[in-house]
Amino acid sequence: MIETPFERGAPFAGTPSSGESRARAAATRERILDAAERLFAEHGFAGTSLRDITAEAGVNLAAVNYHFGSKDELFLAVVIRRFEPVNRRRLEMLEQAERQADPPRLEDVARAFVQPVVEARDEEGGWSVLPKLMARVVGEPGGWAEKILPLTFGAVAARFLGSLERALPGVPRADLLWGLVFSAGVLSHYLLLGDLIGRITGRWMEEAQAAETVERMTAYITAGLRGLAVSQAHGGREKTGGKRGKQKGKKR
Amino acid sequence: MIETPFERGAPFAGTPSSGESRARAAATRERILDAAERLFAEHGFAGTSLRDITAEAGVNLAAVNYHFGSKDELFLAVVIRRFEPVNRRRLEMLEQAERQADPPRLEDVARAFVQPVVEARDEEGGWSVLPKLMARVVGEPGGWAEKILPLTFGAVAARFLGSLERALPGVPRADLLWGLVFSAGVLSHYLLLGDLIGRITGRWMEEAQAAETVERMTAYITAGLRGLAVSQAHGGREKTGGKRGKQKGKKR
DNA sequence: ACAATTTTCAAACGAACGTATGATTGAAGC
DNA sequence: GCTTCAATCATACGTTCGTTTGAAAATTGT
Repeated sequence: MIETPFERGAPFAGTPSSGESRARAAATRERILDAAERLFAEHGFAGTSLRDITAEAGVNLAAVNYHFGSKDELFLAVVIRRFEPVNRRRLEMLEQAERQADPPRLEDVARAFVQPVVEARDEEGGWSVLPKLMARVVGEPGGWAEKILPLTFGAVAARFLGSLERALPGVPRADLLWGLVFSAGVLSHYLLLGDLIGRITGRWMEEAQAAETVERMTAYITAGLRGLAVSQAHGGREKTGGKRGKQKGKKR
Repeated sequence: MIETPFERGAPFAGTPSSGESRARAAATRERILDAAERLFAEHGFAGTSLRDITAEAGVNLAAVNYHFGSKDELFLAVVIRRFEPVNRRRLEMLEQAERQADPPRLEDVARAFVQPVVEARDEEGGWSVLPKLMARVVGEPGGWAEKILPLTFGAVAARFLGSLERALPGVPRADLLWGLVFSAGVLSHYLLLGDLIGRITGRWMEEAQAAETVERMTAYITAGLRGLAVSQAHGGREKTGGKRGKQKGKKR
């Protein structure tokens, strides 16, 4: 049996069919993953302890090591479990945008990027903590972004870049990459600060407002990408192969 | 003598003039603040221990409690010490933009927002970790954003909103606030991911590229704000006073 | 020179951490 | 029914954490 890098106890094709024991194990794993997702979204990786997670999941502390191997592998499992469907939905919307127009309309590309995250739901249909978790991953210290983003976003980024190239012909790919990073920044900041800003402005996240928010971000991102494209057409070309500046501080 | 909330040992007006002892204490505080800034920027609040900081500063572990009171107060001191001059520079550039045109040009407002952060330097004139620290603060779990942003950014935000109102007349203030949040997101993501993306695209941060980056972000933000303004002029008005959706997970 | 104060130091405390382990319980296989 | 295996449990380990404390050193004030 081949073990995935993060679900050690999980049975696979070729093992005996599931019985009560395996159903129980699967239920334990789900509870751990659900609790970990909520707590990692709220408190980050270092701010969440395994005791917090297992207390909220109602399972034994050692269950994390039994099923996932380590805290690191649990975190990775949480992220991959939940990012994958959102990114799949992103690609579906992108493909729909590409079928509807050639090249695709920039606002449709932007909406494909934004909407599946803003409208992510948990399994009961309620608001998910997933957007906050996704937003937080980028800021996690300790090299998590470098490990997770290529894994969970690399292929998606490549597809979006392809669409942007067709929607904004002549713009260098590096600029489009920056445009995608800026767009991700718009989304992330909204997800991290949406609650705080919502309380300040007296507006709360509701389903109706989710749609408005998607449109608001889509408008900003679409115009921003066009503005970037125009400015790069008028401005000087970028230099290549520069040396990196010195960085201080040690890696943990 | 009135103690500030974070520098307990610091002498103030009315105390005896500085002597060697106080110069030594001031040097100790600076070393702690410098080391803490680098480590908090790289590893975040929870991922940085006091032992890390005091080892890098070359001081005794207890010095943190003696001079700052606690780890929380040290973090707050680091943030306020370094954000304030950057925000002051932002306001200077904003005032210059307002003097040059009435209403101010949107790209000048955007540049005033972005440039002081991107071009922040440490005291030796080298690249600062300050941008990364500023970017990271928003993502810090544990209520840091709610505590820090009003303190370090509230007045600055109000001034920028005022300029945006004049540069984009007729746009509701709440939309301008979202626009500012999106703009901050563009900046933050660049600061957090700039190294990673730079390595991917083969371009590194150099001074020449800092200026290009400022222009690139300025172009994106300027166009994005206009796009947002236009879309709100065409789209439906926002509802007010909606109920907040349910949120899961407990506060730590 | 001495007392008082400030600053720094080494060490310790209680709490919490992630990981590991042997024991126990429950389920599967014969 | 018994053996084997999987899953869960209580407990413990070594390490690390932030904070505190009494002692020592340095500085200031008289």
